[in-house]
Amino acid sequence: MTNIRAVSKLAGVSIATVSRTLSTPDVVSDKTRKKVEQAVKEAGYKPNQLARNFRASKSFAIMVLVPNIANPFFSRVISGIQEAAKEQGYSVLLGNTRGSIERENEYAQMVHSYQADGIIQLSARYPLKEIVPLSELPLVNICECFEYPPTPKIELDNIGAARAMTQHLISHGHKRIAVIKGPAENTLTLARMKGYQDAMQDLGLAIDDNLIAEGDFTIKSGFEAVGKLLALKERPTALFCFNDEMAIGAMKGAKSLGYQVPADISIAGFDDISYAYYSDPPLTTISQPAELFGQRAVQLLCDIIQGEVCPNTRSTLPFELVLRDSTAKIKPQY
Amino acid sequence: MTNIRAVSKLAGVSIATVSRTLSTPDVVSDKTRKKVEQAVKEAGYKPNQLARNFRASKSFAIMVLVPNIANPFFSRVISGIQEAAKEQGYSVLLGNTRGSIERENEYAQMVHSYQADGIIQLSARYPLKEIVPLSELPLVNICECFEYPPTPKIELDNIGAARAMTQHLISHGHKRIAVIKGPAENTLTLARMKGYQDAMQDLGLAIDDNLIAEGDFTIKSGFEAVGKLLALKERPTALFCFNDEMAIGAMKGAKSLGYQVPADISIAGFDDISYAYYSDPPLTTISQPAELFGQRAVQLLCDIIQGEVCPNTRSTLPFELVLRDSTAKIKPQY
DNA sequence: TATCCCAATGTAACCGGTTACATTTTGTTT
DNA sequence: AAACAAAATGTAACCGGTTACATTGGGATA
Repeated sequence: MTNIRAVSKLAGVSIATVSRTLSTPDVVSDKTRKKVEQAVKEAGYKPNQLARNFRASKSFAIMVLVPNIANPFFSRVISGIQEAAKEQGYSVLLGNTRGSIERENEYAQMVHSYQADGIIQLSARYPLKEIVPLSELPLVNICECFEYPPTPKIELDNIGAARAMTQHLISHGHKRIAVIKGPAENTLTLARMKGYQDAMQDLGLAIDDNLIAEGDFTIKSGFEAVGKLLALKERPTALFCFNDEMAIGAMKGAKSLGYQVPADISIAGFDDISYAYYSDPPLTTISQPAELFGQRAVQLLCDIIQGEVCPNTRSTLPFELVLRDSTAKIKPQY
Repeated sequence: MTNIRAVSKLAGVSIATVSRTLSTPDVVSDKTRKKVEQAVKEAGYKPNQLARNFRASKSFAIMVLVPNIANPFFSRVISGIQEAAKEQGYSVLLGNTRGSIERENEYAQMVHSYQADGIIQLSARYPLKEIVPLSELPLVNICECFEYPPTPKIELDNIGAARAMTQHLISHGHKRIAVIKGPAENTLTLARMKGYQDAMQDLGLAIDDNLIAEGDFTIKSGFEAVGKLLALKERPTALFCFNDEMAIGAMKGAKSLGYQVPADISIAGFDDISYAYYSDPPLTTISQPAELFGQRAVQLLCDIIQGEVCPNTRSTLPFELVLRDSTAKIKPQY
């Protein structure tokens, strides 16, 4: 095992000089630098990052808490996180929590044992049992955010996006617009419901509670929910699902019940996952800048780790309404 | 910052005793153990893992090299890895390589700077420029495997699976069975082609090179390839795609050209991703034990890290043929 | 040539644990 | 009570870097 002492011996200098050559080469004379570099090469020396990190009391790692990496939207966010982290010299530790509070807590604790320098939480829950100050738990909350305790967060304009989608459907003549939302208390559900309600009320349309179904963001729940909605006496002519998975499930459900999309019912999603474009018909949806979420989160987290005070920063990223073939003008009633 | 010395002072014992209480409690007397535990609680002491790891020259982290985390099959594998790693006291470092040799190399180097104890490679490429012995680069190669240098690997029975799928199609009367394979030199492509060819030859069917199209495992490539196949004078009656994404793309392509699935053409995939069940029609495919891949890989890697000699182990995991509605008996020709 | 200054380099403490070895305490046997 | 073994605990070195501070060396200036 070649360590810094071996290199220093080989180069005929002190270990301090070797260290300086590697971390602050400009304070070393040209002659010495060359000697050291030669010795480093000769010895095949790679600094022990474990020792460096230990000395610096930093792990240079970011813990990413994600409910489910299999979710295609989350994987894009993580991809963005990794890319940005690499640029900043950080590595990415995976914390696939599968929604478990215990797992979240365990992974978050790793900051306290110096295994991670900070956390990016993709879920609307503070991941520790006790609330500790930001300086003790550098944390950035993105995508799906909690309000208390106040924490730097990056969100989509969910209200605006849901309003835009609802307006799109209304503009195509739809009045009975159903919704498959997420779990009732979910923050995404609440924001998107508000956008839906705002749009409906703005345009003087009544909100029929029978048209609001609850899903859990899985394909299956969309499949099941659409069945109930289409069994209503007064059927909806449009359906806004709060994510693409549920929309894909709903589309399949509607088709299997003999309805045509969009002729009989328009269906819209949210997220613009890659399957949205390839569904049959291609899904109208809201596109989110997933990779950008990751990049911004890393930037913000690095600031916090460096001790910059940005408590309770909240930024909002823009959405894009992606119109495809799963939504259309309402069928004229004869 | 409470360290072990603070705790030892509080408990009125030496730091060695504190250390022993935490790592080998059985060699400490009951009375002392209680004193120390009390002090630990009182001080809110959490051992500094950075220091432990440094002392042990181990990071207790596994680097996972994956070409693309957004791939739903890979995310299931990673999920399995994480679960097993957690049990063994390892954390998971993400190495999303996006197919770049440089990135693979960079991430793999982290083993040499002690930032990871070993690597799980999900891609068929040795990730370092120079070949080093297993003891210097504990590596397990899974799912998509390379032959040289010899390395412990865990694979699916790709040949058998492709043979089974081909036999399934043949048994339904298909003779002109097209394939959308992956990139030509890809090891999965080669193995699955072999299974396809074996089955065809076993049953005395000719292999028409015109029916072999090349894709790159993306939805888009499946969409494009199916167009060419259906433009042939002698059209295939069945199509075996080497993954589900391409099958989903092909299905969309076939439908958009006016063909019905499976009435006009049977389409099969490989992997059984969650969208396979919800495609229209549901996709016949091969199911792989993705999480099991991850678990086995972690187990094997831990053995290697612990210095157990298992060079060139090769294990094969079983597949399952999942029959759904995208494949059917050949349409009788009038 | 003596003096001073600054750049270059060296020495050694330090980070927070683990553990080999030394020492003390406890318990057992005669 | 003495002698001894075994168990419990303490002391201090060590892991491999970084960095404060000390020292050296060379050039500029008087």
